[in-house]
Amino acid sequence: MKLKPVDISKTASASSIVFEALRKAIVEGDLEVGQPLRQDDIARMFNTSRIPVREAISRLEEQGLVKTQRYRGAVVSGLSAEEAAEIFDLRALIEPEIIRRSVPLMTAQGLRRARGFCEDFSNSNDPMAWGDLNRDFHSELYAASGLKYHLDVVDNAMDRVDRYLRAQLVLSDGMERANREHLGMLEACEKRDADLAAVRTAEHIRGAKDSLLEHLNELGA
Amino acid sequence: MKLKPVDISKTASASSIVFEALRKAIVEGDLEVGQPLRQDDIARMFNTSRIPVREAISRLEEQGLVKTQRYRGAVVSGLSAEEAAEIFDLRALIEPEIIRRSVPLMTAQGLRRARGFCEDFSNSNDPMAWGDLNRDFHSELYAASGLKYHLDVVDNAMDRVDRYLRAQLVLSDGMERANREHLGMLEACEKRDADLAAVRTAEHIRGAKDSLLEHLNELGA
DNA sequence: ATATCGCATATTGGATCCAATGATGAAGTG
DNA sequence: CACTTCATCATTGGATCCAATATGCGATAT
Repeated sequence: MKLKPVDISKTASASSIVFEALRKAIVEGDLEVGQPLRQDDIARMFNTSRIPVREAISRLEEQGLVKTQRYRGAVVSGLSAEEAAEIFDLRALIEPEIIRRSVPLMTAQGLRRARGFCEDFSNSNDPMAWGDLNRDFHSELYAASGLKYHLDVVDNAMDRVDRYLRAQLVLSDGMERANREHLGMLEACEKRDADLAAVRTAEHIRGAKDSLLEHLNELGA
Repeated sequence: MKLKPVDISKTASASSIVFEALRKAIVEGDLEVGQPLRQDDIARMFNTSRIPVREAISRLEEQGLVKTQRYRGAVVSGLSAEEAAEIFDLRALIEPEIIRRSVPLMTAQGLRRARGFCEDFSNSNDPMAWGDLNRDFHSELYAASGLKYHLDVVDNAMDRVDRYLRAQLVLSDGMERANREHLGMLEACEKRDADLAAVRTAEHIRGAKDSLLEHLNELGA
């Protein structure tokens, strides 16, 4: 008898499913900033009651993705230019350090996967996929560090600016430059030059920040 | 007619009250690591139903303060030595940058308040108060930066290691050295030397980390 | 004696119901 | 016509109830 072992205790609860779905929708910009989240509507969409929905919303609020006012409900929270800039600053502080500590631990497989994401990224013509591949690439490079807490913090930071990042990739030469900078980061990692990888990561993030801030007015945030 | 304006929309809901109470109890170590959180018991303690309790627990999990398993409930989560070390590393990365950007914006009042916390800290003989005053001092120095997102991240990091920090302050010369280093940080701020303040903050945090790790075995984590 | 099965109990996840509050709009008043 | 008032409705927060799962103990078979 051969059965693939599945940890049933980790099967998702209704509230987790709702949480993940809402998180994804907010992060990717499918839900507009300021849009109210009606518990009843969401509950109907997922064929469940409002209880799991409320739990999901309270978790989203804890992550800063929505803002709720008592008896008035939750709305998708956006970012001012200053707040977005601050989050990029934090990323520019943390991510270089993560990659510095990651480089010595990277495996050949990991580097291959990263290169794969990088190539997919540059070959893809689907703007919707860019955001995902961009994150996959970054995550792959950081994963070897084993710095779980750092990665959590970065994940939340990425979540908050993700929708703006996507918009920025589409604008002007965002995509082209991101790809060039990714190759630079990857090259440094392959050369096992941790400091260079860190420097290039910092430049990459600061570049994205500057480019985003230039366009944030046009994006109307 | 003079009435102090109170924003009623911000009055706490039951779930917020439970959340804050549990958070405080966990952070300060009143609830032991691994201890299960029974929804019924907590609901009775707060004279409420399990609904707000469940919301509070799900928020605590989102903050990483508890771990839940489906149908098995939540337990207070602890840290391995490696995890604690990682969190201190992150603090040592972020907090110096915060204080560097805070120093030019600090007001005389802010510096006075910081000095007040520092003095209270050194004068207090109550180990239970040390943890609070330590945090008050750090928060005061960071507040002027206006870096809300950075402060959120640091707050969560502090929450996670708070109980270990408190234990470490009590041990050996932890308290004495913390006080000496606080004075050094404060002095740098008063001299408006942002770089020096940053360096001293980094040293302070790394020192706390090293001291903590030395004793973590004795603390049995 | 030990291991396994099965039932009773404890506990959590979710559904439904009720209460409290905010929004909306129509009617009345100056 | 603008402004207030008040009733109605929509929506959220919380309580109670039910279902699903885990845990613990005792009976039973080997």
